[in-house]
Amino acid sequence: MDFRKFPNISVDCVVMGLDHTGLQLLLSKRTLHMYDDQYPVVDDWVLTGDHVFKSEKLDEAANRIFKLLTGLNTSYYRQFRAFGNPERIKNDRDLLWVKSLGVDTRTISVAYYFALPVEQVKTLAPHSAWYPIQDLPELGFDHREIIQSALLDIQEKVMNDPIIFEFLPDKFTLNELQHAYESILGVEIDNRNFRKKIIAKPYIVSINEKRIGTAKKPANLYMFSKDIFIKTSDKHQIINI
Amino acid sequence: MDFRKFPNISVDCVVMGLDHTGLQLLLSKRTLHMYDDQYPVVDDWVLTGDHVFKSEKLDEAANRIFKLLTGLNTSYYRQFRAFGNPERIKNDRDLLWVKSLGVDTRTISVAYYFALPVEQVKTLAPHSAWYPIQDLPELGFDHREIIQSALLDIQEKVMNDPIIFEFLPDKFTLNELQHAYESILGVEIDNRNFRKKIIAKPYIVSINEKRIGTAKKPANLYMFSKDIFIKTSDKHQIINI
DNA sequence: CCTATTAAACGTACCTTTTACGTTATAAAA
DNA sequence: TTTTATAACGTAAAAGGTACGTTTAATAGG
Repeated sequence: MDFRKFPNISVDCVVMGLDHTGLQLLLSKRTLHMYDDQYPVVDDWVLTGDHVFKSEKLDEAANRIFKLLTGLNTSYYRQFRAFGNPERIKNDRDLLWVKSLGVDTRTISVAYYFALPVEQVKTLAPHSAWYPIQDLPELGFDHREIIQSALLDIQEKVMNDPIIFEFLPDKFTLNELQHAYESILGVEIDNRNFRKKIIAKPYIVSINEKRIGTAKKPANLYMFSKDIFIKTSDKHQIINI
Repeated sequence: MDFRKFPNISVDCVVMGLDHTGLQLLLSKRTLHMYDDQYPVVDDWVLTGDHVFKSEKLDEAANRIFKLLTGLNTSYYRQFRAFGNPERIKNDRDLLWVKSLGVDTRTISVAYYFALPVEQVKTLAPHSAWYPIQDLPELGFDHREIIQSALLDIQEKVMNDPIIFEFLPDKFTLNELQHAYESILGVEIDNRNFRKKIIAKPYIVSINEKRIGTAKKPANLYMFSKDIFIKTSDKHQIINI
């Protein structure tokens, strides 16, 4: 294993988590002191990333970063874009930061996103925190653009593939599923029609349990069966324009 | 402008063309002679690609390659994946080839595809040729995997976005549109239902012209109006699972 | 000139899904 | 026991998809 890093190839991870308040992103605090300990020259937030080892795959680099950040080995993930414009790293803070790391100022970053329920992350890495996607802090590099691109990509995936379940625990209520769609797609859905549509799917399996601990009528729990989904998806009706 | 190239960052272009026989790919012949002029040590086909200039954007590199290949300045294109496994370049032919170019054996390749009608390419670059996607020649590197990945991505795009029209001339018949869908998605479509569905779209505009020079009844020509599409697409019906 | 041929174009009945709502059930809290 | 809010069920109309049969119009060949 060659642990030297490429100075010009990095991986950035957009870790997307869902909880009852909506879609959250897991960000890392970036702080750099030069002159004194009180006023850092760099003090903002970034997507968690790292340069790629000489002997690891891109996917492996992404999962290594994800594990350092969340302590988790597995989650749904997808490489969605590479960012490599020459002026990606141009403002003073970013240049100072890059020089302090000893890597190149022209770096190609391969971007991944990860999708999971926020509650699944038990041990957060130091200097990292969840932020609601509608209320992000000051971000370094072109990371706001990368986040926007990740959001568009996962929205498209959520609309056409059974990816929404990656954001939910194994057992979920119909309303939790609806709120997941509403948070991620940014739409409102009629609850009665939504239930009807979802219950009709063979791969949404009702289990004999209720969501307890709520103030009102307990809701039935359901599970998503990937096996049944694969076996029953004809994917007719393929032209949706 | 800095014309030095990154030795470890390249761009590969999957140029997809459609004609009446189906989907075609534009490939480049790769030949390397070492010992004599008769038996080349490398003699196969590859996707057209190049290493990225130090001062150009990834998109610019892709379009530079596309222009060299086809003579065209514009076409629909999309960056769909980066390929960067350490063992991407491992067999003897690929290693010989890479060494002859003086670039690194571990290279991250950012892959783009382009979509256009075959007829639009008037001047083909030397040592390049169209190949039907079902009948590709021997390919170098991991280019068969890149092509497969490009095909899956564009199929998904064709199903959910008005991308099919990129493969057709401005004016097309309904049957040409149907055959485009059938070639790219690999499905059979009922002609009568297809016509009904397409004609009902406000952005498919009937023009008062016929496709002439055919042996049978001349077909009416239609155009796709991007303006009308954008203005009329509610994109309701967003959950397609 | 007439007929055969075939792509192009039109039509219809039926089924499924979506949409826009109104209504009922149930558990906990007041 | 009543109130309250979520959960769950229901219905009619509209829209869209499916599976076919039929008609039209141009050329080619006798």
